[in-house]
Amino acid sequence: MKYIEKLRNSGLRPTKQRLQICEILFDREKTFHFTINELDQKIKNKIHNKISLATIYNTVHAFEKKGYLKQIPINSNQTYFDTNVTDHHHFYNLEDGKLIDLENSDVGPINIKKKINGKKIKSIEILVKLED
Amino acid sequence: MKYIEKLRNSGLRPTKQRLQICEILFDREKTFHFTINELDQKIKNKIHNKISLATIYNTVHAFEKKGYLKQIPINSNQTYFDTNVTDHHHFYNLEDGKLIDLENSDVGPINIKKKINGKKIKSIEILVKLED
DNA sequence: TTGTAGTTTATAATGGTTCTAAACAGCTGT
DNA sequence: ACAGCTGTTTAGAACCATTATAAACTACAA
Repeated sequence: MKYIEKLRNSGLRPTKQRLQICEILFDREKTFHFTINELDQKIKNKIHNKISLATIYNTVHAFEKKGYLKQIPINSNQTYFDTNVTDHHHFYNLEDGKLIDLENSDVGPINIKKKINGKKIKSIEILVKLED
Repeated sequence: MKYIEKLRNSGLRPTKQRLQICEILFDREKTFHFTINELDQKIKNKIHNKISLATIYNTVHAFEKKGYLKQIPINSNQTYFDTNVTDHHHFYNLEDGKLIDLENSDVGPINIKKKINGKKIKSIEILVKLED
C-alpha cells in the first residue's frame, strides 16, 4: 500500500480507516473539492465497513495539519477542503455552489503593493465568483 | 436622521433598532470588519435599550441583501461582515484573526485567463494571509 | 383611527463541528 | 509472541453560531 509509508513518515499510524480515506481522497486524477459531509457520503458508498464521523473529522484535520489537504476560504455553512495543496485559486459557481480550480498559470501575476510592518505573506488566494 | 431616507428608499422601515444599528455600523471613518457577536457587544456597550440577537441577524442580513454590507469570504467559526462594499481585498492576520483592507489600488491588475462557458465573473476577491 | 403588512422578540430548533471517555489497535522493547 | 504504552477509533453528548417560530408590536397608508 503506497500510503503506508507516507502516513508513517508524517508520524501518523497507518490505520485501516486512514488508508481507506487516503484512497478516496488521493486515488484520483483531478483535484477533489469536498465538505466533510460529502466525504462521509463517498465513504458510505465506496467501502463496506463503517467509519465514524468523528474519525472522518479527525483524519481530515490530521491530513490538513500535515499539509495533505487545505481548507478553501469560502463562506458556506460547511467547510470546504481541497486535495490540491499547491498555490492556486478557485472559481465559485454561485448557482450550484461548486468549485473549479484555477491554476496559478490561469492567473496573471499578482502584485500586492501594500506592506504590513513585520508581517510576511504566507499565501495569496483568489476567489472568483461566477454567475449566469 | 440621515439613515431614515436611506432605509425607506431600500424598502426597509426605519425602525429604532435599524437606525441604531446603522449608527454603529456606518458612523465611522474607517471600514468596519465584524462578526455578529462583535456587533452584539458593541450594541450592548453603546446603546441603552436591548436589541434582540435575532434582530441583529435579521438586520445584518437585510443590509447585506440591500448591498450595505458584504460577507468576507474567510474560514472561521463565525461569519465576517464588512461595511466596505466596494470591490476590494483583505489581509488576514493569522496571529490574531484580524482583517486589514487592501484597496483595489493596493493590488495590481488581475488577469483571469481561464473562461467558463456561459458564466460571467461577478466578483474577484483576494485573501492574503499574513504571518510573522 | 384602523387595518395590514412589516418588524421585533424570546425561545426553540437546527446542524456542523468538537469533546469525552471507553474500547481498540499499532508499535517497540523484551 | 507478549506486554505495555501511546495513538486511534467510536458513539454519543455537548457546543455554539445561525435560523425558524409564532406571538406581540409598530410604521404607515387609507
